[in-house]
Amino acid sequence: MTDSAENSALDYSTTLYLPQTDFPMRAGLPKKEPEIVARWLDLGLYKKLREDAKDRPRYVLHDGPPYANGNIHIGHALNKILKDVITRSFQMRGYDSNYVPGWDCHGLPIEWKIEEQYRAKGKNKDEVPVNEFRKECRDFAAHWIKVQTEEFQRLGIEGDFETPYTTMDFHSEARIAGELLKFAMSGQLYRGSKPVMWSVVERTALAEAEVEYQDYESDTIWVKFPVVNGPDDLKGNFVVIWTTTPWTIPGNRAIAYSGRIAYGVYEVTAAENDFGPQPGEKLVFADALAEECFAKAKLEYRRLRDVKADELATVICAHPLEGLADGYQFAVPLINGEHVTDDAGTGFVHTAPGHGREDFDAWMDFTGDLMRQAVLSGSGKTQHFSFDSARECFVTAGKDFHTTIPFTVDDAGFFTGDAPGFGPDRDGGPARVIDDKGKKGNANQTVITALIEADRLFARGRLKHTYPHSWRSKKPVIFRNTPQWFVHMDMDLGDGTTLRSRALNAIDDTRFVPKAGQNRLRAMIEDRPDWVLSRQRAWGVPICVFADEDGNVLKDEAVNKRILEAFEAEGADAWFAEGAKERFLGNDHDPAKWIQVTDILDVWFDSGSTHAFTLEDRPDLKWPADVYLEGSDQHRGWFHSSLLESCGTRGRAPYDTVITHGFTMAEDGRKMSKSLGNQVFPQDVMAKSGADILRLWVMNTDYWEDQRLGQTIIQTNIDAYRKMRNTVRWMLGSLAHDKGESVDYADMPELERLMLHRLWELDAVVNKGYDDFDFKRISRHLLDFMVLELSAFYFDIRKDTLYCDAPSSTRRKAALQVVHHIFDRVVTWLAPMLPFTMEEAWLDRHPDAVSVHLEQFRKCPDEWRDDELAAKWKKVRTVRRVVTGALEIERREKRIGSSLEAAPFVHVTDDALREAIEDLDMAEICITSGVSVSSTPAPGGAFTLPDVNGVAVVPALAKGRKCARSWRVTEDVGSDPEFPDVSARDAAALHELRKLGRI
RNA sequence: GGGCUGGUAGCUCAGCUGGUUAGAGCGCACGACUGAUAAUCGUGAGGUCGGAGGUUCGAGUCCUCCUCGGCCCA
Repeated sequence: MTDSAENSALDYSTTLYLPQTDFPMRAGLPKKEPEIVARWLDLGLYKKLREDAKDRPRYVLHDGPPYANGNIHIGHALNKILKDVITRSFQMRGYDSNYVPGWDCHGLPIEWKIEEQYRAKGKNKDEVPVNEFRKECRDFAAHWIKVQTEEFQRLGIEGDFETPYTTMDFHSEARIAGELLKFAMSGQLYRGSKPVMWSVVERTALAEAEVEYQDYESDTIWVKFPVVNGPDDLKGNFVVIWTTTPWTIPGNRAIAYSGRIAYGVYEVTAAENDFGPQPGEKLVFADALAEECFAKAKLEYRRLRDVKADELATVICAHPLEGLADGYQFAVPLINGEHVTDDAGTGFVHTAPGHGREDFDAWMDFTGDLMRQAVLSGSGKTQHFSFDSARECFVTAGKDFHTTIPFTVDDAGFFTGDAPGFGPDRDGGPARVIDDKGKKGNANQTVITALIEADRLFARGRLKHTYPHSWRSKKPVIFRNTPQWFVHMDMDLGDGTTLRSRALNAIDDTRFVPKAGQNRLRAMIEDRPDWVLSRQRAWGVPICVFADEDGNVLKDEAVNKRILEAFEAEGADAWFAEGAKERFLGNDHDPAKWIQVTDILDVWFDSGSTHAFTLEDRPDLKWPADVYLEGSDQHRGWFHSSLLESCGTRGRAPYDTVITHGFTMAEDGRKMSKSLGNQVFPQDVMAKSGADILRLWVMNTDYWEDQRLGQTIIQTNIDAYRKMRNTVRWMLGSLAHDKGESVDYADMPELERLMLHRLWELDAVVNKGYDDFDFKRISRHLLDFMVLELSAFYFDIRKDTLYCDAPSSTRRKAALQVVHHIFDRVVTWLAPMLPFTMEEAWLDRHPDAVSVHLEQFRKCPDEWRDDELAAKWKKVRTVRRVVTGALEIERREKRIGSSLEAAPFVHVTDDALREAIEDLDMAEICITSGVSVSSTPAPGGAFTLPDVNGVAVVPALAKGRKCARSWRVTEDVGSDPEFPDVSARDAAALHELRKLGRI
C-alpha cells in the first residue's frame, strides 16, 4: 500500500463535499418535542392548516369522545395517534382534513368521584341540591379535559383543541335533549320496566360496577307449585322450586326448566314430621337433586317415572299463594330456560321477572314468543286468565295474557299493592324486605308463614353464600322492577321500516376496516333487545319529558321549544331547577296531571348524539362523517349507539367508514394490569424516548388486532427510528451542498433513474397504504427502502460521487437532485407518522418554511417509471451480490480491508446478466477500484453463489496507488504533477475547486 | 357458556385464490471501515409456521378437535 496519503501536505477532507449538518444523530426527543409543540401552538398551526386547505374537499374524521376523568393511558394514545395519522395524511393528500376532538363528560364515574370527595368531607350527596352537585361534576370534567388536552398535544395530535366539543356544553345538552324529544315525538320512546339492582339504604339504582359480593346468610325455601294442566297423571302433583329470596314469591310468574336435565316424578313414602309433605304426595324434581331435596325435608321417597322436557313444556301450575288473596289466580307456565342447571336447587328455577336479570330475560323470551304467535292482545292491561283453563286453551283461544311485570317492592323495600296480601292491604301494613339500616325486614318471614298456611312449603333452611352489596354502604341490595324508558327496536316507523331494519341496512352501506367489524356489529343489532335510555342518576342530560300515570308522553312542540331554549341558555340544569315543571308545561297543561320524569339519559345516548351537535352544527364539519375510528369494544358502544340514534332520527348511519383497532397487551400477550406491574404508560415512553417512538410503534403494529407493548418492543422501535433518522440526517448533510442545479431526466445516469423509478413505485404503495389505513405497510416499505436501497446501496455507491466529484460534474448534480427528490418525498410521506422528527428535518432543509405539515405529498411523474430499467438493475444487483460475496472472503482472509483495495475479475457466462452490466461501470456499483468483466468461463476455484448461475468472481487487488483524496486505488494517481498523490479525477476536481476559491 | 377474533425466527411484520429447500427489517454473533462514527458496510446463526388429527400427489395456507390469549356478552 502506498503511504502517500499520510504524507500529503493537503488535508483533502476539506476539499470534499462531506455531509454537513447540525441535525443531530441523537434526537433528544423528550426535550425537543415539547419545544416543537410550543412552536406549533405559537404558529396557530391548526388555523393555518385550515386556511391553507379552505378550497379543498373536506375530509372529516369524527372523534369518539374519551371520558374526562383521568390521565390518558396507552389505549388513548393508540387511538389518538391513529386518528392523527389519518387526518394528517389526508391533509397532505389534497383534503381539508380537520379534526375536532371531543369529550364525554356526563355519567357515573364522575359522579362517584364527586361523591368520594363528599365522603372525605363527611358530606352526603343527598343533602346537596342536585344542581350544586351537577356543578361540581361539570368542574371535575372540565379539569380533566384540560389535562388530557395537554397530554394529547404532547403526543403530537393536531386538532382544534381551542374549541373542542364536549357533551356537557349547553348547546350539546340542548341538542341531546332535542334528539331525545325526536324519539318521543315519533312514538319510538316508551315507558316499560326492568329489574335493576337497587340499594334500599341509599334509595338508588346501582350499576354492576357499584356492587361488591360479600358473604351473606339467606333464608332458603323449597316451594310446591300445584300442576293444574299438562299430562293427566301429573295434574295434582307438584313442581318444586328452590329460592334464596322468599320475598320474591309474590312476584313469581313462571317456572324455568331445562331441556338438558333429566326429571322424574317422586312419591313421598314416609315423613318424619307431621307438618309439610306427607306420604302419597307426588312431586317433580331433577333426578340429580331429588335425594338431596328429600333429605332436606326429612322424607323417604320412591321414583315413579321419567318426565320429559316436551311434557314439561305443556305444564301449567297455579301460584302457591292462589288461595291467599285476589291477584294470584293466574297460571304459572313452565318455560325453557338456558340458565337452568342441576348443580343446586331442584332443577326448577323460580322465575320472578321483576327480581332478576335471568328471570327477566327468560320471561321476555317467553312472552315475546307468545306475542309473535299473535295469541296475546299485548294491550298491557293486566287481565289474568283462569288457571283451570289449559295452556292450549289460552293459547288457541287467544285469551288475554298479562305481560306486564309487577312492581312488588317499592323504593324503600316495602311490598306494594302488586303483592296482594303483603302490601298495604296486609294487617299491620306492608311487609318489608330490607330496612333503612340494611337489615332484613319481615318480608321473608311473612311469605314463609303464608306458604305454610297454604301448605305449599316443601322445606326451608338457611344458606351462606356471596350476595351483592352496595359498594358504598356495604349493605345488601335487591333486584327490583323499576320503570325505565325504552326505544322500540321493532316498531314500524311509518315507512315499513323499523329501527332495527334501518340499522341493519345502514351497516350494509358502511365500509368496515377491518371487514370483520361489519359482522360483529350486525350480530349485535340483530340480537339486541329494546334500547334502554334511562338511568336513575344525577349527572347527565335529563329525559326531559312529561308523562301521565300510564306512561303516555306529553307531545307538545311548544313545551319542547321552551325546554330546548332553556337548555341552550342555561344548560340541562334548567330541568332540575325550582319551578321547572310549571315553567315548561306553561298554561296549556295541568301540572297535576303530568309527572316530570327525573331520570337521566344513559351516556351512550349523549355520545350517540355527537354527530348531531358537532357534525351537523359546526360549519367546519360535515354530516355524515367520512370515518369513525375506535377500539373494537365500541361495536357495543359508540358505533352502536351512534348508529341507532342516527337511524332513529335520520334513517342512516352518521359515518361512511368504521375503523376499529384492537387492544394493547403487555409483552407476553396478556392484558396490562396494575397488579402484574406490566403496564406501559404513554407519559413514561414520551419522557424517556419520545412521542415519535410511541407513534412509530403504532405505525409498525397490526393495529386491527391486539398489539403488544413492552421494553423489548419499544427498543425495537427505537432502533428502527435511529436508522431512519440517520438516513434522513445523511441526506440533510449531503443536501447542504445542493445548489438546486437541475439535470434533465434524460441526462441522468441509470442509477439515478432507477431511484426515481423506485420513488414512483413507493408513491403508489404509500398512497394505497393511506387509502387502506394500512400504516404498517407504509412504514415497512419506507424503512426497507431506507435500509436496503438507500443506506446499503444507493448512498453507499454515491458517496464517492457526492464527496469527490468536481462541482461541475453532471453525475454529482444528478445525484444531488435525486437525493433532494428522495428527501422531499420520504420526509413528507413520514410526516403524518413522525410529525416531530419530520418537522425537525424539514425545517433543517428549508429554514424559511413554516411547517412540513403544510406541505402536500410530492407527485412522482409517470416519466420516472421505467420497468425495463428496474428489471435490468435487478440483474445488476444479482451480479453485485456475487462480487460482494467474493470480497467478503478476501476480507476474512485479511487480503483486503476496504472494498476499494480490490479489482476483481467477473466472469459472466449468463448472457442476460452480462448484457445487463455491459454498459455500466461495475466498479462504481460494487464500490471497488476496478472490475474486469469477461464472458469467458471462470477458472476453477472462482467464487460463486449457489443461487446465481453464470457468474463467477476471481478476486484481485487493484493495481496502482491509493488516491489520497478518494481512497480509490488507481493507476492514474500522480498523473497531475500538481497533485501527485491523487487520481486524475480528483486532481481535476481540485483544480475546479481552486478556481472557485474553495481551496 | 355464547358471538367475533388471533397465535409464522428474540422483536415487529410479509406470505394472494394450497405447489419448488418458509421470507424481510431490526436485534444478536462475527468481520470491515474510520470522510453518515454512540454512525456506516458485509457475512452468519436463528423457525417441527400454538398442538393433534384429517382432506390432498402436495398444507403455514382447507376441515375437525384441543390449547393459550383478546374484545363484547352471559
